[in-house]
Amino acid sequence: MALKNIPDIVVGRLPLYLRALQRMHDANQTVTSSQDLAARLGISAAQIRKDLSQFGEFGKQGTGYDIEYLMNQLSQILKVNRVWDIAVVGAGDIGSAVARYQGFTDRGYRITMIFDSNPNKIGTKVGSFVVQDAAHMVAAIQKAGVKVAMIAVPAANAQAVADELVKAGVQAILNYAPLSINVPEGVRVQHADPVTLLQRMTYYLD
Amino acid sequence: MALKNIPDIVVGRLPLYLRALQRMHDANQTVTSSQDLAARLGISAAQIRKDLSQFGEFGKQGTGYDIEYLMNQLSQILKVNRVWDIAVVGAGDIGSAVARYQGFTDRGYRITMIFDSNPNKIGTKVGSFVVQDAAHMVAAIQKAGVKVAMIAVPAANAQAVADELVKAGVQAILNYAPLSINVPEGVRVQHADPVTLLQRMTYYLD
DNA sequence: TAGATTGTTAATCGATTAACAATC
DNA sequence: TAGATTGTTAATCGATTAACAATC
Repeated sequence: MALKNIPDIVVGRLPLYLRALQRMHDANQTVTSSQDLAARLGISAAQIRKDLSQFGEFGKQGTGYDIEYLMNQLSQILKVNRVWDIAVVGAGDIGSAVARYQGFTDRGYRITMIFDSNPNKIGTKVGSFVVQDAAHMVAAIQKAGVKVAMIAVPAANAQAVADELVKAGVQAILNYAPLSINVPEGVRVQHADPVTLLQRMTYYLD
Repeated sequence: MALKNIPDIVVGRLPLYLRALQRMHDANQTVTSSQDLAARLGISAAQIRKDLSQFGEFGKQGTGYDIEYLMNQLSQILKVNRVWDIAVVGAGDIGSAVARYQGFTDRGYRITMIFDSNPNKIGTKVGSFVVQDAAHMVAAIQKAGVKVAMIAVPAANAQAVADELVKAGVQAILNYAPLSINVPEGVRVQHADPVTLLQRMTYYLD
């Protein structure tokens, strides 16, 4: 499916398109246009058309895009027409919240395990999961073949956890810890530290 | 302080520099260089120097940057040499987690209020806060002069909440709801939906 | 058909990188 | 001094936009 070399910045916009289409679908809308999407997303219509055209011809001149069809195509492209299992590391406030979060359903993901190294937390329940001992993490992830993980441990431990996840075969890491983690070529990382997003905004305030 | 028109993409990297400096400072490192930062961040040394040079001359040829000094400068530029109060809307899993999160301390932010519209939640405690009735939100935010807020409500209510926050005078919104919200010119929004970050990674997996 | 909107091209705009003189 | 690293310039690279023929 991934034909040409698509710029990562384009890949990063596809989830926004898919999300907007899902909202339109929720509202029983059946067709949309690049202009309609543009108005909702604050992205130019030309850019949306250009981005989509990298992957195929999904629209019809004069009428635009069929929402269900485009959702299906984008889901396929983003590989979320299946369900990816996720391992969560860290059963603190953030780890517990994502483990209980209902928002992954129908968007391609499902939490299946949560780990912590604190003996007081191991064995307790978080949502519907029993917190497992981080000492068994690598083996458990390997055995289950999990490829996606979230790091929600303190900054001081995050790089060590990332190293273990890589060793266990994880290929995509969402990192909530407040530092940049380094991983080998071929492993993907996205940073989700809320403070960097806040700082990016307060720059503009007085 | 904001002299020239700095590209937003540059502004967005400053928090990453500040965060890396804080980690180095934690490790008792006192000086760094653009190369040292580059290796940790996966950003080129030339770009780091160029970004910083937009705001002043912070380094010394031959030796690099004094970490404490550069931290102070970046804190000032990002306006986090003060503490911004934050209102959280939504006392579900995500809202409760951020309200309890300890990671804002010393990075320029402090949660001061949390709202929900569910009568079963109003009056209960989340961390050290009592959940307030969302019906009084606009008045409470106005009275306190809060300028920064986080949205952690279901998608269906997020735009209405954003409209209220804007009415209350909020100028920066961190949005955890899974949709793009629209705000007037002059109000900043950052999106923190974890699923869009995950989808951006699974595209590359097989 | 007439109106609307796509997919795509070429032009513009902006961001990144390489290189190096200045200098600590 | 010699070595290292900055700040900055010019060149390169890449992304966005405007425009329009094609066509539903």
